[in-house]
Amino acid sequence: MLQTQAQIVTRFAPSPTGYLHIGGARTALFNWLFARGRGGKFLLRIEDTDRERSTPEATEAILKGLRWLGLDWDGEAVSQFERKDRHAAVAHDMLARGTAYKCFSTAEDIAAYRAAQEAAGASYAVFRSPWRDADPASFPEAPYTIRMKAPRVGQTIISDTVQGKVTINNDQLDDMIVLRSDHTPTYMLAVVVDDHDMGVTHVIRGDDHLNNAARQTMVYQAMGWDIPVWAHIPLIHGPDGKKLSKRHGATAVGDYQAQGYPAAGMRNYLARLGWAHGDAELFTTGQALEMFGLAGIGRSPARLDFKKLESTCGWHIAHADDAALLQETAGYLAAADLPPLTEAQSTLLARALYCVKDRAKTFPELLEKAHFALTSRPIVADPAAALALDAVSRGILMELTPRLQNASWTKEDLEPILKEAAASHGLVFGKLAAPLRSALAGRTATPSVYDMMLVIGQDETIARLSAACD
RNA sequence: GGCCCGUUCGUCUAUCGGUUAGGACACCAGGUUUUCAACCUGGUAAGAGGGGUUCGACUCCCCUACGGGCUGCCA
Repeated sequence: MLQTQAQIVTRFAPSPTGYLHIGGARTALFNWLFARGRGGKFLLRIEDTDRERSTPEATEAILKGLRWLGLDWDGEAVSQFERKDRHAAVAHDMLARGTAYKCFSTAEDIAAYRAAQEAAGASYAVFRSPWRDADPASFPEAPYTIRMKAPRVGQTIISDTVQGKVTINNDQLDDMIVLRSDHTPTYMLAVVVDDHDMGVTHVIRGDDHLNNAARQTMVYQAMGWDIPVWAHIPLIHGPDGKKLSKRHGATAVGDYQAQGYPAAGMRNYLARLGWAHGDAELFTTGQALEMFGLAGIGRSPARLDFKKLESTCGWHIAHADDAALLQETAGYLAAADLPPLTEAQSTLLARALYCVKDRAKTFPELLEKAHFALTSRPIVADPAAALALDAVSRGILMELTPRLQNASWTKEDLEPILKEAAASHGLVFGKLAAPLRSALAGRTATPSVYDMMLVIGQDETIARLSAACD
């Protein structure tokens, strides 16, 4: 096997300030697909340098979301905060190289600077630190930040796989702070150092970072490090085209699990949001791994469409392996904080799957369709179903019941018995099916009566029919 | 305000200068059917607007409009 190409390394780097939202999940999926599909590594880094907003609960929620989606990462999740000494060392290295400088300006100084600029007519001004070229002899005994000594003329060009060549004029960029006055690193520094140290070759992330890529490029250059391949993907918007927020309802991946969407369906749907491979719409994760590539990523933001998500999920439930479906149903119930199925119910559900799995788009729907199998006597008919159980129907059911005693309980055997029962009363089969449905399930919408009888079995069928005739 | 990015059916998208602009979801109609689904067949529906370049633009360039992002000692 020829291995001339260096191994691909991608990463997902969420900040633990909340749950894993759907946009982050897609970013993680793209990184995962790209790395896993090419024998590369997919790493996870928690960007927890903001101590005020980062919480262990959020980290746990993110890991949980990724696990549910089946996006496994290589090695341990890296805590960015724990690497702060390394980041600080790099900041000082930059100082030594002359690509960074100590800045003694305070937050008040900066605010005053901006106010003065605005008063002078500028609508907005990037801060120009007076300490950039100051004589070290003039340095006060005071806290300082370390700022990047960014070039003020010329341009920085980002070669982005998705966005193409993006040129930013350097006068747009300020001397960003890389080390805060409390000696903790900022994101701009930490992200570059970590990506470099972790050997990340491809940075696939939201295009809200596109401008940041220019500033980060300067850090790479200042340190003489190789710049990774950039791939800035468009954000996901809500159904109304606005930036995704809580206002749009479910934005946390945990919500989707609790609502009963299968993980495979989520992966499929999310993969198609902003990425396409010809007309491929429905595919397994294995197929996605083979097809996925950066070239298929689009440049415009996508909106969430729950109908399509449902449709996609329906296909995945219908095509899922029964054992996996059973297991994921249990996972759904736990996530939704619902009581688990009893062992008997699980067995019945397993037997019912063949006639309900291609009718359900979500797990609650699957359970609803399998209600006839999961419920137990007494069967209480809902109002609409009760109408079908009139005196005449009950009479027919009563005649029918003894004949079922000797049936061999296959569809082939049952069919003539039911057909004949209907015919002997001059009824089309449909007229008999309605009361049967009512007696067996208590509902008007169910799987076929034959399927229900086969699933619940001979004894239970006869018991339900008898009960309905009392 | 400045800078950056984007704009094909309602939605997700295909198209990499020459197509009756294709597919999927949704929707509508029909079929199948013991109900509900599922399924099958068909249909409605799109290049934001304006200028160029070109024999020929959805595709390349410019302007406008609209949407989004960045502009923090947040990430």
